[in-house]
Amino acid sequence: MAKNLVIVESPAKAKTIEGFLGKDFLVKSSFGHVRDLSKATLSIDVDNGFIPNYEVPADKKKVIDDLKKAAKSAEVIWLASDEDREGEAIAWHLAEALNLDQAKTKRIVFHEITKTAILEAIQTPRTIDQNLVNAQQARRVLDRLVGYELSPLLWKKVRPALSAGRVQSVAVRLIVERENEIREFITGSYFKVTALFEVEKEGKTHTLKAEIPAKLQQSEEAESMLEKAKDAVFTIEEIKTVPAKKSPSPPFTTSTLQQEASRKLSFSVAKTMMIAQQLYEAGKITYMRTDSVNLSGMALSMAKEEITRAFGEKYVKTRNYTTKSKGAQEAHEAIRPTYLNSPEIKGTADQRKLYDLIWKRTIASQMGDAQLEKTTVSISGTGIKESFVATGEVLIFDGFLKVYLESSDDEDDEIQKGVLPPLTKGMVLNNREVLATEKYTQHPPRYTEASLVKKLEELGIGRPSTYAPIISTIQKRQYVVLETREGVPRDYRVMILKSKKIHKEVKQEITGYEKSKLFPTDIGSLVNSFLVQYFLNILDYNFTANVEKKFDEVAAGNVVWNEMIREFYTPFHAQIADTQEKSKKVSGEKLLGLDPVSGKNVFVKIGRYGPMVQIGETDSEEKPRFAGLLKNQSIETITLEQALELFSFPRLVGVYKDKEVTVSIGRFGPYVKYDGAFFSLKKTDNPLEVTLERAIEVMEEKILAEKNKLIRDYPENPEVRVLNGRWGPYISIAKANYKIPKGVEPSSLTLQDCLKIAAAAGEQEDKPKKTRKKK
DNA sequence: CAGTGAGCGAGCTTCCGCTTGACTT
Repeated sequence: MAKNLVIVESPAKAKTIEGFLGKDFLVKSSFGHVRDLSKATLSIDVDNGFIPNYEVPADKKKVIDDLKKAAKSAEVIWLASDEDREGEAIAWHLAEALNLDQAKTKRIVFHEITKTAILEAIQTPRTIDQNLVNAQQARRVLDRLVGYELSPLLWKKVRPALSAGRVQSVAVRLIVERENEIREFITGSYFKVTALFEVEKEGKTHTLKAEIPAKLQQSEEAESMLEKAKDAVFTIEEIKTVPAKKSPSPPFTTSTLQQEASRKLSFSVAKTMMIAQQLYEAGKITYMRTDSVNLSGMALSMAKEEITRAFGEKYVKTRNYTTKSKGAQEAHEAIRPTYLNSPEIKGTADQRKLYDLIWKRTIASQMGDAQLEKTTVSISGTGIKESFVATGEVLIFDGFLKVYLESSDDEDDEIQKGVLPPLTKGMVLNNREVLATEKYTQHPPRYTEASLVKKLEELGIGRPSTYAPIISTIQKRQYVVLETREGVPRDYRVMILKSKKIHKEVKQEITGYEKSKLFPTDIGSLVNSFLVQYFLNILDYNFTANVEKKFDEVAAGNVVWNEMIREFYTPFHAQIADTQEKSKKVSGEKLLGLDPVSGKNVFVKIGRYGPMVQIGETDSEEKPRFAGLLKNQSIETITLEQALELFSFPRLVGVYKDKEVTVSIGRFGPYVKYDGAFFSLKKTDNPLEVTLERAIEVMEEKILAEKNKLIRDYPENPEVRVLNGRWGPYISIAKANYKIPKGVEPSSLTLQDCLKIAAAAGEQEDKPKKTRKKK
């Protein structure tokens, strides 16, 4: 048995390190945290110093048993979890849960996974930093108190099974408030004037595009400018050339990787993390959950070597970046390729794409600035007050641009950038045409997954390991939805001056197209307004940043953790109790108007089953009528007319083969009913407008799918069938379903094969699965 | 590429951060 046991957080890291340390060292992994507050109850003794009640979760019991065994036979146990608040706490929980002998236990940290760094760490062990551990306990306890006292309040005052927390509630608030801004935004229009000139030089004709920088508010202004341009003589008034430079972006952190993979590769945040994890486990990249932009000395020298080899020495410029994000803990390096001399790797297409991005970003970060020359040309026209401006850019030295350029979120329409034709001051230009185009002001953009992560990071909310889960949590709770919405056509006016004639046109563009954006739901808006009304202090965008400062004080040993928590909890708990007592149950009820048929009030509100319309009063003698809102409707935007339409279900759409075809709304959304059978409508179908033709199409589609569903059946045992399902082929026996092993052709399965697979799966059933704990 | 097509009830639900599998009907 090895004399030394090293415990790290990640198994992939353990594997690498074991290679460095030799036979005397056994390296194992804790798989993250090993203890936590019990989930079933608050698990904090609020009356006695907020003592936490920790337990080893069911899925960690095996890890602990395993580590205990290894620790028993080791002479020294090295706790090598990350050097941040959570890592320190993991080391402490390990010492506690494993019952480690203090004399045999050493705490070490390292920032890069290299042999030298690790051997150095072994030479300089320390003890567990209890202040840092206490800062983590304060963080953990505060989050539990906030989450487990706010959520039950929502169950009472809004709807069961909702949730609130320090992080998720702020994420939802950002999305709700952005949507409110968009709803209140008033679109304006203005005119932009551009001109095309011709430049004759050495027998060749070049085109020069220039614009008036100002926005013209009225179409009359634009038209009069075009009138004046009819007979104007255009001359180059001034040419200004200034040098400029562009610098590369720092290497990737989790958040910037998620943003760039979203912009350049259209990956979701979750997909990026999944593929990065695969690359990490294959040893291709360093750790993917990090907030640091720092590269190790070894990485820097590898980068230098690779840049020299690939592009030449003059492209090298090694740099040290410092993090700007709030609350960064920098326990790891930036995300970079393990071997910078491998620009390409083997793997799936997605793995190669993400790796390529990481390689380029890392290499570019150590390359020289791009040197540019920016030229601005002013062109005056006789009789026209404003000057036209043309800009051009010449690349003197490409530097890092040879490899990589960061994308930007806002796709501003750029005017001509590039090489300008040869021009001289005083030159008279031939005007080919002048164009006045109507443009519209734009509302602030909705968040994408990645831009939300960026915003949260700016606010210091959430950690690299939680950005992806936050996005999935707020969707799972149905506070927000990720949606792509089609745009609608919009007219815009254009005036063209050509050959001394002004020609007017109305053209169309598509506006409002939203690709994979986050929209708040009605319940999301309602919960947010409740929380903002009663708990603005928690929903404050600076709440996290402020408590982080206090955690830092705890870590520095200046503040006692449970006193800090008491100071927070006493007023917070009073606030909970007060709201419990004083606030009414909220439903977001809104009066839309009167029903012209019955003369009764029409309300929209959130009911037990979601947003709905109600005709008549709740406490009236005659029961009110109810109807659920459709998927794309919201109580914020629905009109009285749309609300009343919802009462037209079930709607007869026609008669098919002597039987009625109706459309209705059920528990699981809109459906077609025909001859006692049900057929779900697609998301894109509007149940109010579905025609008989479309209904028949939907029915036929389903019948066809049913037909394709059966891969094989067995006359000797009709209970056994091989079927096509949502996740691919499977075996169905009586009511139970079974997975088909990999590499087996479903249509080749015999009855015996199926029964064997079922029997084998049955045995597995007895294995200890998720044991549901009581208490 | 599934399949389900209401409506009392009693009892359940929930946080954030660390880390990977297990296991999919």
